[in-house]
Amino acid sequence: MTRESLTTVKKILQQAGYKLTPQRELTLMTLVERANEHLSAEEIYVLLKVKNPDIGLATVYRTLDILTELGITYRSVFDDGLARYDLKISKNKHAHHYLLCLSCGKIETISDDLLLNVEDTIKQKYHFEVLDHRLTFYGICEDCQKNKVNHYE
Amino acid sequence: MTRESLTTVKKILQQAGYKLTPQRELTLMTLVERANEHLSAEEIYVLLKVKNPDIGLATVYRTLDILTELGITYRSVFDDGLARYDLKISKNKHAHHYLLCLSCGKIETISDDLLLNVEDTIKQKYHFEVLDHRLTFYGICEDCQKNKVNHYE
DNA sequence: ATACTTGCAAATGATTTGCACTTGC
DNA sequence: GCAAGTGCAAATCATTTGCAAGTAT
Repeated sequence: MTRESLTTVKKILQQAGYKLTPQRELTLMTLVERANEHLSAEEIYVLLKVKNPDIGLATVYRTLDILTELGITYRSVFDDGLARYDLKISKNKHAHHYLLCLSCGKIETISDDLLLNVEDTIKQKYHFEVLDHRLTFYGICEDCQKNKVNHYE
Repeated sequence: MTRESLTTVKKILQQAGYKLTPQRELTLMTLVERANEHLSAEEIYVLLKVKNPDIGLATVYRTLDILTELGITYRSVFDDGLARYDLKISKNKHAHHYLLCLSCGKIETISDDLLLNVEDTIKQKYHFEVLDHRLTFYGICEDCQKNKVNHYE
């Protein structure tokens, strides 16, 4: 998702019958600025609050619901039970691979599509039609290995 | 996890300094009976309630926390935000692969370890030390494909 | 003009916690 | 006997919803 495609996304919203309110524009802009940061609704709310103190948390939830429904964002629930939202990157439909560091908590996205062979196996062996996937690796990131500041063990 | 290993698990509990209460025994037995059903705390609570009406939901949560801390169960949060618990299958440490049907909601576990090559790639390319992983495929299961009862589309 | 949106506050649902009572070791 | 464990009710935290007032088209 590039800055240029913001206009496209706005059109998608309007064509689906949604109004283009300042709150929705601001949310989209913030998501573009903070791409790949896996922000929670609360975190997005705080960022929006800085730019427009009158925004409400419920509106943020409602906007993120719409964006997810329209396929503009992805919603992922990690093991802390919090939903996190990311812009869908149109060029790379299956980029839902995460490296979650058990020491510092950082969540990194990797864009390689590593599972094409695996999806074929699933289809053949289980006759399951794969539409999407989510893959998370739990471990220790490079920084924490170097720093030996491992809060996990 | 087999029925025989129940005794082993009880020993692990006790060696960790936890008392072997009827509530904890009953929870373990139920988890063995219902292996691979991805039960939520609430669902487990209902099952236990049948056998012992005096059990409390908070105790179920506390027991599941302990079991997860000791590595006896796994805790997975799917996109509905509910935590679900499964016995760890010692013979197959990396069996966290799920097929989640978007039509009927069924969650199937597959035991193949499909990601050994992928984990090697992660280590080499990102210098990330992989300790565990979770992989979920979203799609349409065989039954729903046959029945054409697809509530998703 | 009016149907869609908003912010707020109250409701919900899963999970956690405080506490007085009970029990395994 | 006593620290650890329990059930219950109240508290918490993320998310949702009802509603009167506001706004994009």
